[in-house]
Amino acid sequence: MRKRFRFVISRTLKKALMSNQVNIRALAEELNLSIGTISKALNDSHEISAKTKARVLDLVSQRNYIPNAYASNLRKRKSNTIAVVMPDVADSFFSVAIKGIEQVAQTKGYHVLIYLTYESYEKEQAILKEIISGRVDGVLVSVACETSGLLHFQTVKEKNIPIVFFDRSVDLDTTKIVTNDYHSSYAATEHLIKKGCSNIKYLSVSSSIYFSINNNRMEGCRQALKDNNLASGESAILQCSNDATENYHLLKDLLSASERPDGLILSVEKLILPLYKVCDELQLSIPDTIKPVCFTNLKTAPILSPSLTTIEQPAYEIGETAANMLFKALGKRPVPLKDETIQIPSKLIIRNSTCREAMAC
Amino acid sequence: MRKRFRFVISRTLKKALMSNQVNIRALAEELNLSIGTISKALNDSHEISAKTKARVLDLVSQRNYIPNAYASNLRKRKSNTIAVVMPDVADSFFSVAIKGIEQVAQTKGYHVLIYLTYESYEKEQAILKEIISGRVDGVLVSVACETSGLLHFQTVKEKNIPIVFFDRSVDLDTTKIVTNDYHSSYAATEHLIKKGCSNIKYLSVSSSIYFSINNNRMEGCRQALKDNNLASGESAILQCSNDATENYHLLKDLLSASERPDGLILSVEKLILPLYKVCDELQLSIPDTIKPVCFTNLKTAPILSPSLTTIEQPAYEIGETAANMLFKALGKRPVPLKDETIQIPSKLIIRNSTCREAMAC
DNA sequence: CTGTTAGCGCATTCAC
DNA sequence: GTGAATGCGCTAACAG
Repeated sequence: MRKRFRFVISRTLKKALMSNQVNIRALAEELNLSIGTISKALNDSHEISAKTKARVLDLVSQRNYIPNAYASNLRKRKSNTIAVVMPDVADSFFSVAIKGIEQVAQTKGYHVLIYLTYESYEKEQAILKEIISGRVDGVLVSVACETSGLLHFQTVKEKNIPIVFFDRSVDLDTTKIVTNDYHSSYAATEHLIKKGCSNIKYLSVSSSIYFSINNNRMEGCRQALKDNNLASGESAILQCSNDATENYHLLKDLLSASERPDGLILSVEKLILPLYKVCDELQLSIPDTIKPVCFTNLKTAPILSPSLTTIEQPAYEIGETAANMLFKALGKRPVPLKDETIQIPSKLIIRNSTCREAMAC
Repeated sequence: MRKRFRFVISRTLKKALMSNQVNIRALAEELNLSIGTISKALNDSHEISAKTKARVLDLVSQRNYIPNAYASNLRKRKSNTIAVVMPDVADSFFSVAIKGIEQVAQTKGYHVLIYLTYESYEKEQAILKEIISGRVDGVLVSVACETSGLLHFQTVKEKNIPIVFFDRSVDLDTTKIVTNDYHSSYAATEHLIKKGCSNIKYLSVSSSIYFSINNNRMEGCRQALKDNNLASGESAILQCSNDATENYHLLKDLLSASERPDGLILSVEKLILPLYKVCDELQLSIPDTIKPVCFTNLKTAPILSPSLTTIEQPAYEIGETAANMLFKALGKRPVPLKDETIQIPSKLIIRNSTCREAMAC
């Protein structure tokens, strides 16, 4: 007769059984096989006979058995989980980006933990600290506005947890996925020039993390102006703030002036609302009198104005690419993350129609 | 001299050390304390002296040590993680809802796994199967459109994993968090009547999961019409489709007819675009000729039209409440989830301004 | 107050 | 082809 002393029911096991938790041990007992055999059968090891595998899989589906992820992760030193750390999600860009990430993760059999920093440096630090608990195999980060250091990222790297930045990054030696802000801004400016604009203004915003992004966009605009022999100095830049009301006044002054611009590059989408308000009040027609181009991902932009030209960031592709790069670094032949910046092109969407286009909302 | 045989360095440990992983054992060795003592110190047990705790915490912060989450989860049979299963996230409602969820989870010290079903029944089943791997302590679900069964949810319940539905639910004995569609639709209809509308139409959509939601909205509208002695039969309903172009034609017919409606209840936000297109083409003024009220969470709705009255679902509150209910069921004194449906009121936002309101975008 | 012991559920190495 | 033994890193019950 078979030895059965291993199967003396302990208190904890009893508790487990009561809470309906099937474990590998219960299966082994029921099939009169050893735990090791079940494990191998489940992992489709070649050293288990087809017959035994079938028996095991049968019971597994009968009992709705799923191996305990934590036990397995602990043993294998791999969690099949990644973390996504981002400032927010109630925002078109990030919600689409996470969709791209989730999609890739799903096909690769990975789980996605989501953490929001709400633009706070402290929260970001706290989150990254949690991350080195072995909970995840890798991290995707879009840096918070308030972040002013990179030690917390460094620590993660030192623990050998691959980290990839998307959209907003810091100066860490790893892979970053961004948009080609310079080029799209250049293209947008040229588009305005071709449309006949001769007095183009770039509406800038300032914020530490947006520094390089805004800078690239600004430089693209400037270079295009320069290449076309238009004023490209400080006069071509209007520094906006983070406050909508303040921006409203800035724009009102700008558009009430005698030398009113005829073309605008809006560096962020929050400038749309004040602009439209001012244009309404001053009875300025868009796009007849003022032609704006806006960096935005608002799905409703075309409704807003059937002629608002936009530069749409490839949010989905950025998420997708970031995830793919990370998974390369997590493969069974891990490819170390190079210190490179991958640019995904934005789309300049020119809208001239005078009637609203029918499109899924 | 202290016994040290327990600290013979094994191959795996060596590997661990090489990959920069500090574990509780290394700390114990370094401080000449037992593993148990370290563990207790870390968990701030009252049976450890302040001095020892300080020594431990010192070394911990020096080494950047974070306890391995999986080992801890395995032992404690608790993961401090919840899963959120939803159809999509690149959508205003769900992205705001997840924000509410994440916010609550963060304050309670929980981690959030996110899974998207893309409205697919199979994906939803596969995801819920993964969920019973012990990976999470509880689940929040918003059901996919294509879902036509509830066995996969039942299985989760049977494994004693609490499950709370938000927004879209199925007939399972558990807590559901929804909006008061009936009442807000009733209120919206009454609003239109007060504004002088006498020919109100409800623009309906059909889809299995939306059945009850759409039904509630429709009934609310009908009852309001009835209570005000207006036609509330089939003639008050226009059945729309999922196709934007088709809806465009339906609306064009509707608004070209001699008995043109003067008030509309749009049951979903994707009807806005065709409506605006048709109104543009037919030169019908909103809100002078046609007064629409739309169920939507588009942040850009007020830009779209400064006079579009909307019914905004309390996405954040729904997420927040769902998470709170779940965490109650996960507390140390678990409160079993009652079979109840909690309604969070929508907001009817009436916009009459003729100029665009300045607001943060 | 601190140490020892015994697992959590699973995967893997080595016997047989 | 299968089984026994060991341990992943940590917690908890008990002993001293």
